[in-house]
Amino acid sequence: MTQRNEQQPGPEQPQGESAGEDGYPPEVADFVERLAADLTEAGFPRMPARVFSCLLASESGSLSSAELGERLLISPAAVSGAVRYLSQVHLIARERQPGSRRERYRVHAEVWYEAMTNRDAVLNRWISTFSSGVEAVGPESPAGRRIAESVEFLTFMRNEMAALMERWRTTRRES
Amino acid sequence: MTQRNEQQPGPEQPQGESAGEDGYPPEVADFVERLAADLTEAGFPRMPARVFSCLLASESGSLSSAELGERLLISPAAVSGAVRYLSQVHLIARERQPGSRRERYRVHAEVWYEAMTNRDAVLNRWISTFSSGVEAVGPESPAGRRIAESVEFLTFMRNEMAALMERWRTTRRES
DNA sequence: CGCTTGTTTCACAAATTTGTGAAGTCAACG
DNA sequence: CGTTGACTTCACAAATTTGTGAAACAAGCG
Repeated sequence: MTQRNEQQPGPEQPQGESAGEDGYPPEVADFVERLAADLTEAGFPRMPARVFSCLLASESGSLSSAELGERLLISPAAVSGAVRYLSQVHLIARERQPGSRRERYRVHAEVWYEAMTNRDAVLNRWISTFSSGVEAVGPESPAGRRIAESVEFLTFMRNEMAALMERWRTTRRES
Repeated sequence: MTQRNEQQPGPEQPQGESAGEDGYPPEVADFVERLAADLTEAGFPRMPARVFSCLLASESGSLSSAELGERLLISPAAVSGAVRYLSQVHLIARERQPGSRRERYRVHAEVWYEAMTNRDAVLNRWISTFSSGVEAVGPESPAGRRIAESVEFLTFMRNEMAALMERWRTTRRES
């Protein structure tokens, strides 16, 4: 049987999306699923990964809940859960068009910058945990020195990453 | 200062093994669990996270399967699964002492360097996936440009991280 | 050689996670 | 104001993951 994706032939045309977007060709779907698989393997929850990938591969970078459900063949509830997760970790923004009930979800223009900023919060938490560990085992013990080195490494990383992201940003801007 | 190592002390049999095993005070157990929780939250499987944390907090940086089970109150099977995972991702090394059946699991001396090297492999995979995505959506489309930028970012990161790790290593060595 | 002990494997039970249908909520439109 | 349609929440079913006991396996030791 033909594996064409179900295009809901509703009376309302999905507007807001550029004209070429109406299709969702299999190659794109393949890419979306492959990327989602990579992300999932890295510890990302499945549905958020799929939704994120789908948004990234969309023309305008933003889709409505209905469009997402249509492309990914998932229920509105699944979309809802996924977008809630994604906006909590600041990977997407929700935007409401004034005269419409349709909410649109958009990948942040500087996704990577955002993602890295999130990591920064995690890093700080780890630094705190490791620091408490140094005290717990005693700073003068071998374990204490080992854990203290971890604190140093993480601090190093946090600082360098901040610098790195700044560098990326300016490089981007001038291109 | 007879801070006894995790070394098997002799023919004595550990009876009534509990969390309060000497050489493993509650503060340390707390740290281990807290760190494991942080790692788990970051997508790390639970048992590997606990085992890794426990090794990191141990005096010698290496423990036997029995010792791990004792400290973490888990079955040999759970230890086995966790250490297999950890050695697959190159976070620990297994070492066999010549005259003993006891295998010891050791956190790599340069854990962080190792961890980052792993990330490098993941990065490459992502770069490959994103690259295929550019073709899938068409390089000239907005989506194509968005995904191409991701490829650039990931490549940037891969290169910079390599440089960064080298810098960390030399900084370490000279201290 | 076989016993003894530490480790791995296997099958299964428990717990957690995932995704769905259906009811509920809210706001734009007639 | 009531209707309508888009999104959310809730309770539950399915699927996956986790960890265990028990049996199998291997290697030192008597």
